[in-house]
Amino acid sequence: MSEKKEVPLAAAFSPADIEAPLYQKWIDAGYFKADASSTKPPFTIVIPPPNVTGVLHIGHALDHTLQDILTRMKRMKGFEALWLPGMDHAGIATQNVVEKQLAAQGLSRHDLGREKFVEKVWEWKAESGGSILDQMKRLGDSVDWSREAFTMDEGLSKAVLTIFKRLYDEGLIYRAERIINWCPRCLTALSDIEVEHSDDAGEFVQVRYGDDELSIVVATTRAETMMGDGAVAVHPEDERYKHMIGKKVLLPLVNRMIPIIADELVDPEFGTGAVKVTGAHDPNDFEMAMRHGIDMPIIMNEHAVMANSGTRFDGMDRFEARKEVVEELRKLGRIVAEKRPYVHAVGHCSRCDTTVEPRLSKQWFVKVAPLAKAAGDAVRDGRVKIEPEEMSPRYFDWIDNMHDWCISRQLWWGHRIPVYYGPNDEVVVCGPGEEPPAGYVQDSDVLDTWFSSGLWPFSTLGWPDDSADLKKFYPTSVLVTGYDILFFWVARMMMLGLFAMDGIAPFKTIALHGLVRDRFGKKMSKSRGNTVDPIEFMDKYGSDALRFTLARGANPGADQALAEEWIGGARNFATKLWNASRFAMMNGATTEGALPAFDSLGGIDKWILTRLDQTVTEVDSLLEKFEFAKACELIYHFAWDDLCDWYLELSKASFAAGGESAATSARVLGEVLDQLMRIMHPVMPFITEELWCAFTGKETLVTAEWPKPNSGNSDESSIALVAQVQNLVTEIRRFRNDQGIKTSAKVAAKFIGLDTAALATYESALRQVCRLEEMTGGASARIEVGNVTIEFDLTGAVDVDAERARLTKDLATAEKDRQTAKVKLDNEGFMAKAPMEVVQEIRARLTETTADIERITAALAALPANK
RNA sequence: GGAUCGUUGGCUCAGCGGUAGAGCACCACAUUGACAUUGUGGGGGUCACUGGUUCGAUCCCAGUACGGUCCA
Repeated sequence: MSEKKEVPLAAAFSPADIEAPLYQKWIDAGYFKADASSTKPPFTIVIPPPNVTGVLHIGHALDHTLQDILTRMKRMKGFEALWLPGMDHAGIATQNVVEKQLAAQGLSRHDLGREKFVEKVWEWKAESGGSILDQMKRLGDSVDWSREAFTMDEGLSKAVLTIFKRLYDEGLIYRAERIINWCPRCLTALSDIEVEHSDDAGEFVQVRYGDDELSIVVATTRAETMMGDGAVAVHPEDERYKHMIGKKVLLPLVNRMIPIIADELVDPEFGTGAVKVTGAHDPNDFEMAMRHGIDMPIIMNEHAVMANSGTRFDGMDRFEARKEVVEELRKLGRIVAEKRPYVHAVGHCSRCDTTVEPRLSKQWFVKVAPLAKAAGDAVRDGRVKIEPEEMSPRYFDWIDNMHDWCISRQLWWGHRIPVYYGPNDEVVVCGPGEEPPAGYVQDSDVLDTWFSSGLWPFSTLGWPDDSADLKKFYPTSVLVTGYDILFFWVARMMMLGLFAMDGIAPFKTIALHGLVRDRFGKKMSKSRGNTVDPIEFMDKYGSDALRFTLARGANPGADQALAEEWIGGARNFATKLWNASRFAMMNGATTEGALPAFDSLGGIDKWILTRLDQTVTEVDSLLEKFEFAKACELIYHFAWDDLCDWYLELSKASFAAGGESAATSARVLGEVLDQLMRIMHPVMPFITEELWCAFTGKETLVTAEWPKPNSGNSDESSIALVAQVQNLVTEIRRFRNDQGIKTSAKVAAKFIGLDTAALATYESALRQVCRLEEMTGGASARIEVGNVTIEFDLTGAVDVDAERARLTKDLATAEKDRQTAKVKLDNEGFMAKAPMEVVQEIRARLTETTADIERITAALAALPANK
């Protein structure tokens, strides 16, 4: 018997005890710091910057886990790996938070004034911003903290000024009076994507415009805006209205005469086929009004309160005014029809959910056409790949039809627009370090947050300076993010990156993942009450368990469901690894010394090394393809099934025997464990580091070498051999189970035919695993598995009924299988057209099942006919 | 309304032209010195429907139904 060794691992795995110290160790050692002067090839990921106001939610946990897997793998593969962390200043969100605090003291930002308010926001950031950064440490993110960036940092602000000026100088930024999305609560313009559409219950009324002379019925969901009408529009080919085109009609309530115009935009099928044209308060109407030179009176103020309409409705909120206007029209007998509720899509502010008000105002825009064209082409001609590819139509669909981008925001927190106005409306744009002429006044607006985050992949690397980081790490290797911000962020980085970096796209690959949903696949939301807290999960099950669960669910571009028990399952997996490692170490598993020559090894050792090589090879290739779920699945089954359930069990006899065979097993087991820990490390960094260091005595797995695929230690025949052993074991266990023999009970048994099956060497392993001892007496039962017969001496009576049931079931299976094979072979078409290999396979199946049936039938007949 | 994805065991998802897989859940048995956060054995699916292509379809094609997502 070999000696059991002392093991420096706690008897039970406790993630909480190891994780924080390990992260500290990694930071202290500087493993995550990237070196721009290194000669290694670069691998770069920039983190999608979380909002400075944010806390780590489950979506971040997924996003970060995937990025960390790639970064850690590449680091082990010998790349100069840089994962760059940072945060976004999140204009509206952050301003809202601070304004709320002020409101609690009865103050508004105007009480403080711009400068003081911005100071206050910085204070808030210093005190309570960025709590997500500490949470990232819990998760194990191997980011380079020395390069942490913030979109409002000096360097990044310089990038913003630089790009603004360049775009302006090339005519790609302009100022214009347009209809924009306006949030009456945030009091700022919003870009298209900051507006979320949802089906709301509104109303749909048909109103008779005109007098006795000429009248027309218009349909609208927004009666309150009628005081701002400049015309009524109909389709030019609409026979009902053709004769009215060009005439004027009376606008009720304000008693103004407005023209009836013809425009293709009007859908004759919709409503009455006649619509009111309110240029200042509707984007479609704005287009028509522009085309026809129609007046666009503005009849609401920035709070969406009626103003300057010259009616009694002035001073009313828009929704109140809607009711009042309709009521008034009803009194006047002008309501022809009404539908209530009328469900239609209404835009809401993505920040505060207030109903967005289209508003005519002067704003700054980016002319996107040339930028979007370049961004589309980069993907079209393959310079940038979108993974999974199925997602690219969405990208094209959007970027090829993009509207000009409204970038001015009426906020105080953000990059102030670097435009200065002279006394006679002269316009000067100042780049970094430039001063406007005396007396010029800066535009009071700030830039859309996405304007600065669009520069993220290069502004964080030092652009516009020609920095060492920029040279080494740009373009970034892969962008990992949820498909939900493909438009918000990814498209903007593509546009600005290609523009700023002379046509070099900011990343080579865009790897998209999905959203985390609840256990039933439903979207998580506060209102549904089905949100989860990743921190709580890490507390309960450990970070590795959370990471493994998320990675295991991550199929490219697809959403994933998540339930707490599944994280528990991943924790169990970690525990399994812990215990397996303890067992291995007790038995002297080692990485010391050369691995014995592969050809000199026994079948089981060859088998586990072959399986290891297959697993390493496939996991490597899957991770390179962003197939995280599949890679994790392979790791899980190799570790649990192949290694723990079979190799360790089959090796116990060898360890027990001691001597040379134990030494060989110990070395092979050491090799398998070593390599397994390496391929698992990117997914479960904490436990693998803890186990591997304890086991090898080395310093760290973080920078250890990634296993080589296709090691050459591979023998296909060992797979078939162990499959035979497994089949034998399973059948014996099944027999024992059916006979009601306790797992722990030793049974006397004799193998017949192991020689011919070339399994004689494994008899002791088989006996160990199946708990069989030498049989001295006569046999009372027997089973046949392939060419091998096992005889048992059951001390008690054999349960003949159970045995008959088992055989009957086997017979039924064999007969069914034989039948399907026979049907195929009797089919002339099949015989004539199916490929040779397939026909042979089916023939073999027929032969096999026929033999099985004979054998089982004989066994059944041999059973004593009791009762 | 347009686009797009999906519909596989109780739940969540893989598979995608040659006898249906996983995790969890379920049933039975078991505390054998790595592990009850466990082990062993087991049950459970006409792969939404209807047509078509094929020797053969869960897989390819067309249509239908239902569901999701994005855009309007």
